[in-house]
Amino acid sequence: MSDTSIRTYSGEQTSTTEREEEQVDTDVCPECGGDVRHDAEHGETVCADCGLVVEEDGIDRGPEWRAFDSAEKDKKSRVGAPTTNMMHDKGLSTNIGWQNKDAYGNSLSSRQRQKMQRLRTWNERFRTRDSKERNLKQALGEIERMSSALGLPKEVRETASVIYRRALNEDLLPGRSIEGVATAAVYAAARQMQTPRSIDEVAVVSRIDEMEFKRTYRYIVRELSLEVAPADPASYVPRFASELDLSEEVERQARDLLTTAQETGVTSGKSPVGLAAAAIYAASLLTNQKVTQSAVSDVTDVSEVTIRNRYQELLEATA
DNA sequence: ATTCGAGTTTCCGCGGG
DNA sequence: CCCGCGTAAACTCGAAT
Repeated sequence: MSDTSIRTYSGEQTSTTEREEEQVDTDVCPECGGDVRHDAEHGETVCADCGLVVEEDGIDRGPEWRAFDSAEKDKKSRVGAPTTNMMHDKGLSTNIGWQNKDAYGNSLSSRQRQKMQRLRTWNERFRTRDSKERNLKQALGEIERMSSALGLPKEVRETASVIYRRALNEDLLPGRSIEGVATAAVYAAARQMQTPRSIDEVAVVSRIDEMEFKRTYRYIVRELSLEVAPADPASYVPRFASELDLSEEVERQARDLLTTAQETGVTSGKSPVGLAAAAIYAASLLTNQKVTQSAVSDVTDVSEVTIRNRYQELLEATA
């Protein structure tokens, strides 16, 4: 195996030991072949593929010094996403001509032709990888923006990054907008992390329209066969309760209503958000801290009608 | 690819504080 | 008038020939 020659693309180190070290250092994830990426934009290390590896491997986010080193690097190399994109492009996108001629126009020997073929292959690999990198960078920015707008915890952002990364690796992006997939990733991640946001809430902070968002979300879930369980209505309760300035008691009451309702099976097939909204309303009545249906409707984005229908059912289930 | 069913929303109308 | 309530028609989404 003396294909040290293919390393000529970078023109630097050619010793075998250097190469091995580089293998480790370029952060190619053994699991999915994707590369691990340190995003220093917000001072945190987002390792998309390592997120997956964590499951089997425990913690493997890479040593501190590497994150730091990368942070330094990033800080230096960019001041905004566009600049980074430019730099990436400028630095790496090179094309190797298809003609098997050397600089003088002479034909190459067959051995050299083979070598050139290898070079083209590798060059192409790096080039496309780089385009994906740029794509990812922008997407991560979007994910970050939406997550913080929605007040989602850090784990959600990481999960969303993992999802996006997977979508990218499986070539799910062509024909779909980065925004759309990023939005879908955030939504899915929020649900997986038990801190769901309703479709409407996510749609508000997204730059794409709701219809495309839903379409993309379904597509992503199907293609990546993501396991995203139906949201637990109770997980909406605390947030809604606090937005309505309701007491702990109401919150607890709402939970009770939901659990008993779930036991009697009346909740199946109903939208979790609607149930949560109804539970809040019903609980507010039971505890004599009434809020109006329209108030609940406002903060939950559930129509008053649905609240009416559900809360009756909830009360029946308790009786 | 169209149609069907369940859930949900929109719209409107009614009565009571 | 606003709040709660009910209804019918329209819409959305996922499933099934």
